[in-house]
Amino acid sequence: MNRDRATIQDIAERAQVSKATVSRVLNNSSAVAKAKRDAVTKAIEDLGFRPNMMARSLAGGRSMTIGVVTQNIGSPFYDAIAQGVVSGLAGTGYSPIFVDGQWEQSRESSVVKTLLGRQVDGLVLIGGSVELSEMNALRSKIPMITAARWLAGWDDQSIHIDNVEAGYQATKHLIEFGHREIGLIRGIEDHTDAIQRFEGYTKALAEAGIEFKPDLIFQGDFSAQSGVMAVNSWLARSTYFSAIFAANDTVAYGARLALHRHGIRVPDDVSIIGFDDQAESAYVTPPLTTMHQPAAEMGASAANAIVKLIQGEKYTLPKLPVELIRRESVARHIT
Amino acid sequence: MNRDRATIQDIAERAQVSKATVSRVLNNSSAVAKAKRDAVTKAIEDLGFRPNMMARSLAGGRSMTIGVVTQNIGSPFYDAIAQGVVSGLAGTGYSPIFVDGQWEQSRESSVVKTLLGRQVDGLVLIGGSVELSEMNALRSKIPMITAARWLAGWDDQSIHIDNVEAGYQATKHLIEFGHREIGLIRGIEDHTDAIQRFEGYTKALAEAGIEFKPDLIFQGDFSAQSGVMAVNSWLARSTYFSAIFAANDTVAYGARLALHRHGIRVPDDVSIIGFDDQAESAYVTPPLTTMHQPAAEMGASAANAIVKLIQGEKYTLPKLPVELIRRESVARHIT
DNA sequence: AACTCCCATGAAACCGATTCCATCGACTAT
DNA sequence: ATAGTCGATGGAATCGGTTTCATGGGAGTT
Repeated sequence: MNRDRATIQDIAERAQVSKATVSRVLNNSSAVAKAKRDAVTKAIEDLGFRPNMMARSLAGGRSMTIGVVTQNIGSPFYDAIAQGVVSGLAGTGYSPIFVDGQWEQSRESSVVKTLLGRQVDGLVLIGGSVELSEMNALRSKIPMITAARWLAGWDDQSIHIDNVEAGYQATKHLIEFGHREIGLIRGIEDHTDAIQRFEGYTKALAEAGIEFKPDLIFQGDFSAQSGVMAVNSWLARSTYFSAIFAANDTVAYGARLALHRHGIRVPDDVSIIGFDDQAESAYVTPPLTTMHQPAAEMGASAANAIVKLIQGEKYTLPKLPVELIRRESVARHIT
Repeated sequence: MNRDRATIQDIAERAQVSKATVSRVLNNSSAVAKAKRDAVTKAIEDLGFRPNMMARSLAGGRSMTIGVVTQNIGSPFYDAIAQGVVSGLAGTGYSPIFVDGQWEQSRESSVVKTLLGRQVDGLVLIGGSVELSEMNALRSKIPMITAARWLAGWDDQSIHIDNVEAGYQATKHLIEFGHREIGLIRGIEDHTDAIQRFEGYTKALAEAGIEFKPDLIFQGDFSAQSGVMAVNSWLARSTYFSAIFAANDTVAYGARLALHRHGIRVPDDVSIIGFDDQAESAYVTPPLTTMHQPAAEMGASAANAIVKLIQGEKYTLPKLPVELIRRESVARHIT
């Protein structure tokens, strides 16, 4: 079907040089006389030659691919990071190959193995739940960078925001607007991000001298549905709250809808703050106040870092800021 | 760094057989005596051997990868299809490698070339704007399937919904609810989907004996912002409308927000119907009535088809239905 | 003019698999 | 008993590149 492609041998013959020389001009790996170089270039042009990546990888020991493990293609936040990786890799010669961990740890380990079999030169893990010990074992075998996940001892190979600080800021914003009964809808139970944001929440409360009330904590799972369940649960138990800090924007949408169902207005009666600043948040009603995560930048930085890491060059992982985006879902609490 | 992996040679030695035999048990390509087969299996187990994909591809002429070209990782509808492809490919032995066309035709052609250099065994194009002539040329070189794009003469390699019918149904739904002045926010100007949905719109209008008013057509670009611009534009020119048919859900969000800004209620004053049924649509306020596209199924079918196509087997592309999802953004028009 | 030294170049080995082909032994048919 | 088959097996070629190594010639030095 596609058995018509020119090989390096064809180029060599046409340009009257050896395969070795063709390889040299291809990789610019050693000096080649201008006349020959031009001849080779022309032959490549004429025959529309493009090197076979497989052969190249096999011989060179490099595959020029980066394995990118994401949790779920279609998850807004992780997608944004993935897109950052794509654009960060553009022009580097490396191509990403994406695999989907489907939020399952076992699946994630297995796709990583697949990737290794494909001889990827490096790995970028977005989020993920592979255990630290496994990660550490992996680290010695292949260059890797994790994004949006905090791991002990991985400071120079992990790019992430300060979730404690972000949780603190979000909560503080609500407090500054006069709220004292702030419902928190948590993310997946043992998810580091969720734990750290919760920590920021309690810290802000403590700092403001507000009593921590366990009733105001709802254990969710990052889904919109968990947002509606949270609100319904509080309402059913008559737990009073004037504001909600949602695990992410999707959860906030769910909460907002549940409030709407009960005739509770946002932000007049209850304020909501989300997390992630996903694209839709600027267009929902009311536009959602949220903590913006620089997802695309994270992805791009991860891409940049993995390439440098592979090439053994120095790199620095930028300290990425999370920013409070004030829109219209948070209002001053009327006492 | 990872120069410790076992090769087929190591297995052969350990199992006291030849490389050829190892390859045979690996691929189950020809009978091998049970004793030897067991010895090989054990050796593979012991050494944790996993075949080098690159070498395999080079020798076998197959790379076991499918190139997937998407328009933009992070676009809800295309992502859903991509995810369908991922799950459809799971367990087939083929892995997807995604590239991003960034909505640019030139970029798209170039990434396809990259993919070809990587010896992908097949191509799945999601959406896209590569010209028909180029597509036809490509078709003879490599197995390919397109998803969510209609192309003349591609009936057996293209999986898509009937956009004319979908546009017709959406409009008809509005008409049945008593609406006669229906604003249409179009997608990208020369996008086939947009053109066909528009055709469905005019068809429904004609059938109901409603006059077509050019003023009610707004040329958008599938973005939320184009939704707000449409509404603002109609309002500024005092164009009367009681319902809106948005190019997709994202556009609908924008339109809904713009209406909100003007104090116009949805669906009490104006009804809105979207397209795609993206995940958030069930949770916005009010939940959005929309045309559901079976995106994941499209992706899975495309995956299934490309594998069969590569293996030269028969396959059928299912006729996928688009379904009206009645939620709460459409109400009866009060005259 | 003689002698290094270096640089451009091609031949050949190699990367890790698959696969063609020849061989060998056992089994069946005559 | 002998020729003919057939299944299991190993040797070697092959896929399309990269890289090592040896070599020949030209420039530079004295």
